[in-house]
Amino acid sequence: MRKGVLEYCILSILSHKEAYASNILDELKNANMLVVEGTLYPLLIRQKNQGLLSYRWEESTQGPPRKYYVITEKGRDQLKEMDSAWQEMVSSIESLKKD
Amino acid sequence: MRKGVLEYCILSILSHKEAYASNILDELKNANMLVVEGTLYPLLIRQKNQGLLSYRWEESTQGPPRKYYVITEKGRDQLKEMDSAWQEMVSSIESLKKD
DNA sequence: TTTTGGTACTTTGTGTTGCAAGGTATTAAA
DNA sequence: TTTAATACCTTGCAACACAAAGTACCAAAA
Repeated sequence: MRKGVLEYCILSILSHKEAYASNILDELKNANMLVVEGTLYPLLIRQKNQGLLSYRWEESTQGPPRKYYVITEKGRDQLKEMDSAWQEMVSSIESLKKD
Repeated sequence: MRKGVLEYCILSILSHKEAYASNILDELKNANMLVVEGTLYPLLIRQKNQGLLSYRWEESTQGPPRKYYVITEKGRDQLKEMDSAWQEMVSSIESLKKD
């Protein structure tokens, strides 16, 4: 059911702050949108390849270095479009339920 | 973006009235959820195979007979679950946007 | 009677998405 | 030096949405 909404969630999360994969997984979990690693990593790579995200490496005191993802200007534009698309879809469903 | 929501839309539409493919396409179009035949027909067949829908043939004065789809009890149960799932997802997105 | 056009249903092939499962690499502690 | 924790990545699969093409029915026009 949530298919196609994950991209939107990732951009929303990263519009607030930079984060690495585990951060993002936690945020999604808190929002009741459970996702697994095997879903998230390819998705981040895809969005990076589309120019929506960039990243930087950061050392960690508790293990291997972390890849912090950062939303780009293009990503913010896309997010705005997705905000509209999402609102439209919510309205569409409402209108269907109303009949 | 709307991927995975179509099943929900179909069940919602058919919970109000029986309909054949063109009716459903029109309703989706009115709700701004444009879908094409190649998407709808396999979807209806899938839902019928899952026992969520049944259908009956009805003669038409204006062409070939029409396959009127009808939601089943199982379909109504599924619809209830999808109502909850949908509301949850809307809340999830809201909570993500709020931070 | 044959052809044409409109309506309706179906199938095939393609790209994308989400996931399970397994793999690689770094670090620190046992 | 082995183990455990953390972090990132890849592979193979099934489901989904779509474009495109195909099949079938019917009625009216040629």
